Amino acid sequence: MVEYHKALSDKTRLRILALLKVEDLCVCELVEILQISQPAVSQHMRKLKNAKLVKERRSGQWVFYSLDGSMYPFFEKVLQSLPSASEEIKQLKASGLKVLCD
Amino acid sequence: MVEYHKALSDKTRLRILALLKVEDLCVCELVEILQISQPAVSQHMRKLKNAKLVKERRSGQWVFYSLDGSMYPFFEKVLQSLPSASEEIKQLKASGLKVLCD
DNA sequence: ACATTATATAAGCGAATAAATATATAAATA
DNA sequence: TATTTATATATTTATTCGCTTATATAATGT
Repeated sequence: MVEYHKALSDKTRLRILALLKVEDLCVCELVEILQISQPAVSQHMRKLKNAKLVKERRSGQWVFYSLDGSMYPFFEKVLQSLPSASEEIKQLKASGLKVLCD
Repeated sequence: MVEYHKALSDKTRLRILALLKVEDLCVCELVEILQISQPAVSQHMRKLKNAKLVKERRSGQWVFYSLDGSMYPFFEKVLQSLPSASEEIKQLKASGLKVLCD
């Protein structure tokens, strides 16, 4: 319970979850959108993964992350209350940096 | 949203909320149950209050805290998933340290 | 007014956390 | 096999957090 809330008590991780609500993303796409270093993204994803809020799936050289959190009955409502990030995903696609292989 | 989750990402504060689910408590009662210093309890209560998860009410020399959190649609479910603390309250009463003035 | 009890705030210390830099692993491709 | 691209881990440093001790404020009672 503590680990779950720790995972969500960071601005960047809440933003990552809002982005994953739109669609699955790989690390390099998150680096592009969030404008932080790749190791920083990886460490955030590890925390979210340890808290069982995301799942990872490898596709070729990329690792895609998707929302999970099915074990927390309130997580769904938390996700709903996050602001929409569809605009940021749109900009990623417009910039031509969306990974297409998936 | 970050502040809300930070407030809940501590074992002691989750325990305090579980205790308040049973009934309103004042600081000195929490000190007795939790076996930590009075300033430590006050500091936890300030964080919970800043996150709008508890309300305070003065009654004579005591300050009683009660659950709030009405602005978070998921908080109710989080509370439900906390373990029952009624046994600890029962022990407090048995020890004669329950504040009765209220 | 003074002493007692309850609570809050401030300062300081050790532990946990976040982020950057450097390095390692893994897959794809020439 | 060597190189490039993507991701993970390790290390270091700076910040944050929780707790304690000390002090301040507030209410009660003598």
